[in-house]
Amino acid sequence: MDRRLPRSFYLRTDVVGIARELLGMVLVTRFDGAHTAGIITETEAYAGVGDRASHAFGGRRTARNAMMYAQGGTAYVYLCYGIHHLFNVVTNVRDVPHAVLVRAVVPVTGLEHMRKRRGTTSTLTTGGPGTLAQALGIRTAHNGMDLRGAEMCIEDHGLAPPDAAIIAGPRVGVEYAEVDARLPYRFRAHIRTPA
DNA sequence: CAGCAGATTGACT
DNA sequence: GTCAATCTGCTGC
Repeated sequence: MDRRLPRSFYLRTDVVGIARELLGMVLVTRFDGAHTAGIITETEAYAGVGDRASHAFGGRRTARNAMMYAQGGTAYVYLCYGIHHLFNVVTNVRDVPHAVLVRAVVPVTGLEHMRKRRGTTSTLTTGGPGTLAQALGIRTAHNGMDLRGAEMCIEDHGLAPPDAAIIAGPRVGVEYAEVDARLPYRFRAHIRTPA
C-alpha cells in the first residue's frame, strides 16, 4: 500500500503543527539505486516572511531560497557553511514560504548504504541536519524534488510518538533572530529503534 | 569586489 | 573548548 503523506498534509497553513506531526514519519530516498530510510525524530518550523530566523524573512527571495516559495510537498535543500546539506520540507501553498527543517532521524533501512556515504567511521550518525542528509544521499541536486515522487518521499508508518514523548523548545543556531529565536518551534521525540 | 557571518560538523587542544 | 572547511548573500568601500 501507499503510505506516502498526501499532498493535503503539506498544503496546510499550520507549519508549526506540521513540524510536530512529522515526528515519527519515515523519510525515504531511493537515489543511485540505494533505498534508504529513517524515522524523523527532530524538526524545526520556519514560519514564513514574518519569521526572522527564516531565509524568507521579509519576503526575501534569492536563487538559493527560491524553492521555499514552491507548493507544499517540495524538498528545499541548501548548503550550510559551504559544507553541509540541510533538508527542509516546504509546506503551505505556492508563494507562501513555510518550511520544516528535518534535524535528526533514526536509520531504519539501507544502513550499509548510509555507512558508505558517511565514510569510514564505524558508528552511523544521523543525529544532525547535515549528517542525516549525507546518510540519505541528499544533495543540492535534489533541491525542488517532489516529495510525492518515487525517488524521495515521507511515509506514515503509524509511529507517531505520544504527546508526552514530544519536547518543544527554542530553535538551534538562530540566536541572531532575536525574539523569534526563542519561539518553541523545535520538536524532538525519543523514538525506539525498531528491532 | 573584499570582508564577514551563518538553520554545522568533526578533529584536535 | 577551539577551529577549519568553504558556499551564499549582505554590507560597505
